[in-house]
Amino acid sequence: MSLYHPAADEIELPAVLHALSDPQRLRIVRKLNADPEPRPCGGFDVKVSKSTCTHHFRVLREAGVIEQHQLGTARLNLLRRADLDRRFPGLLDAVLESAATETAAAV
Amino acid sequence: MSLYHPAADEIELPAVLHALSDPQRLRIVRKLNADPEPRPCGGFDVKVSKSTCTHHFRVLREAGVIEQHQLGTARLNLLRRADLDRRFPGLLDAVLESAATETAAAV
DNA sequence: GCAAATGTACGATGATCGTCGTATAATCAT
DNA sequence: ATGATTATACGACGATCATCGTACATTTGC
Repeated sequence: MSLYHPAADEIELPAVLHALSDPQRLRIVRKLNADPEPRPCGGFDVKVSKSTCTHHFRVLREAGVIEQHQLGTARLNLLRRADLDRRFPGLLDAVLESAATETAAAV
Repeated sequence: MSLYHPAADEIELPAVLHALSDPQRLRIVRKLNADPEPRPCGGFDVKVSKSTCTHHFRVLREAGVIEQHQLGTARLNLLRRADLDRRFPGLLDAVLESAATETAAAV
């Protein structure tokens, strides 16, 4: 089972925005950005079931936001920052900073 | 019938990203940005029915992306640039530039 | 007053979404 | 081998979405 990843040039803006428009997925991406080491799916404080988690990681991967690599039973997740920055310069940072200020304002 | 608009501080990131994740709505926002004059709903080259158009404008308005003001039978649409820039600095521009490069790449 | 123009309201429809539970596969440690 | 760990697959559920057509409301112009 090989994991589908869109090529860098195939990443589409609506798909990326949709992937980032879910709070759970946004939380995942923020964590992945704050701590850029490859991280298994379990290493996120997401408050949904495992199945739902799998779903969210797939949405992020198929949109081109993250990369997933199998390592034993674990699946390591990695932000595709370089690809995203090349394709949509400034977008990821703008979203991440927006998420940070929103959290700050809410707390 | 008064039109609901979220206050600037109530604009939420997931709602904005979701609003911008639809190609039709993204086209509307791009037009509104390129030509910042208030513009009735009919003044957009969107390829969907009138009812669908009404729906998209409502999604954009309720997310806080646009402002709508009734003027006779027409409803004037306006980008809430100042509010968006204050709440989520750089986000709107990043999305708009991403949309522009994506279009350029596709053509 | 009447017709045209602008846009909404109200369903309806098929698609997608986010969520879950259970069952299953694959690896690792003992 | 056994058991624990990690994560998927599959099917299901209710909710939301994008779309449409038809009917209606309001204003504008003659």
